[in-house]
Amino acid sequence: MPRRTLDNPLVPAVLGLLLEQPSHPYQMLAELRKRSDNNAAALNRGSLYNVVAALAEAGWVAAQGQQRAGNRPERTVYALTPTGHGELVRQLDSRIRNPEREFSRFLGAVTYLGALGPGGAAEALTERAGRLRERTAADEERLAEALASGVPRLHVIEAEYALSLARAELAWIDAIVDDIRTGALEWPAGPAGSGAGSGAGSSDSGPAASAAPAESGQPER
Amino acid sequence: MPRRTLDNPLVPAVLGLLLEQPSHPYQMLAELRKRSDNNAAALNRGSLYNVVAALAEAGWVAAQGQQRAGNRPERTVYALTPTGHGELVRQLDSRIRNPEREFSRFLGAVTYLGALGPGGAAEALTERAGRLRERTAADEERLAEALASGVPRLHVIEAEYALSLARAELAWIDAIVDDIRTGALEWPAGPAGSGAGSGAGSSDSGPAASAAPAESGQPER
DNA sequence: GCGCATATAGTCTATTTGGACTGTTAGAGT
DNA sequence: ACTCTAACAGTCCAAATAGACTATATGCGC
Repeated sequence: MPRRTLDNPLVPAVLGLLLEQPSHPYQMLAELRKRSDNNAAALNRGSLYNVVAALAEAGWVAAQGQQRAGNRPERTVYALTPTGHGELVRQLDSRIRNPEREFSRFLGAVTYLGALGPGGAAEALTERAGRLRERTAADEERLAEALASGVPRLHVIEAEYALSLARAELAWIDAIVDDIRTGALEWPAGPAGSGAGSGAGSSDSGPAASAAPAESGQPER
Repeated sequence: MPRRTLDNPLVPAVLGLLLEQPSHPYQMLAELRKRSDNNAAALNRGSLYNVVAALAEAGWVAAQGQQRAGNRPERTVYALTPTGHGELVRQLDSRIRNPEREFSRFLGAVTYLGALGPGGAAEALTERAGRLRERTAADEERLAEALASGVPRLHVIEAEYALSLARAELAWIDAIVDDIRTGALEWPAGPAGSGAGSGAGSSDSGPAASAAPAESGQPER
């Protein structure tokens, strides 16, 4: 029994999909998964059903009744209500108007970049740049293909946006790596800003500091 | 009784703080709040205590015993263990190396920009740009002041990074607004890519479509 | 024609989160 | 000296999430 999850990254995505055509949750999931890769929000079954239920409770979407095809488990098909359409517009508008501070794992990590030491930091950043460059190139290609095949540009602007940011990140990383290598970015030793080297971690050392920096392949999870 | 929240935006932040000096949760909270404004992660009491407990259970941090100053409620002071230091390095390294797709509310909204109609979209984007520009200018100033007052650049790179991205976003928004105004960005009518105007929302209309786009001041929450 | 892998659809529950609630104490105002 | 407020420090619980689990139905290989 959900209550009101009406502020949630999935909400605009669900409403947006229903704007195109009525659908049942499982189908939305599949559709969103397919479009994903930069699209919105981490996707999860439980969450989706939850959100849809909340949306239905709030009257933003309405069940159009059960269907059963072939004879799979019953699927409840939902459609956008006028209220829902209004709310979608309201939410989109609001989310666009107010820039919110967004936090990324990368931003969180960069904050403590110092702990890696100049060598370790440069190395890790360089690897990120490499991977990012590959991914970005692939995304660019996909975008170009989509446009070439007649998809209207409006329907892929989110990809354009993501690409812009990715390029900016790349440029930034390259610049920082350069500054580390040339010494333009100084590396104050030890923990805080205080010069006193109170503890752990020999003042800097070459590449990786103490503990081996993981298998550096997969994410840590 | 927490289990293992060891992958969590707060984790690097907490470990990073303890790298500077031992501290108790409430203090970390205050410190993180102060540094916030672009720093890492949404901050919340419950979550923080939870994370610290998990960290302690895992042996990444260790309680240094109770203290009571003046005579406030007891505060348990935690310090980073060698294991914790190693894990911090490992996590930072991993988060930097692997670029992950990050989802922002803005990205999610832009995906369905079409629903606002060209007028509504241009207007909303313009307002965002304005606010973003203000905020960015303020951030730039703060950054400059910090550097001028002797804070080592390494300790404010996350601000540099955030600024780079903000500037890129601004440039993108400006370009898109332009393309909308000049008509370079075409606006296919109706729901999906299908030309058929099946339903709600008169094909475009001026500024805001149906329902009034909120009090457009505060976030919707 | 029979079993097995996979796709379909959904439910259920253990972690996590956010934020309300509790209680203390130092300091400001009167 | 006495009350009142704001800062301090934490606990606790309802709401939300992620993802494991259930169950049927195709369709493929053998």
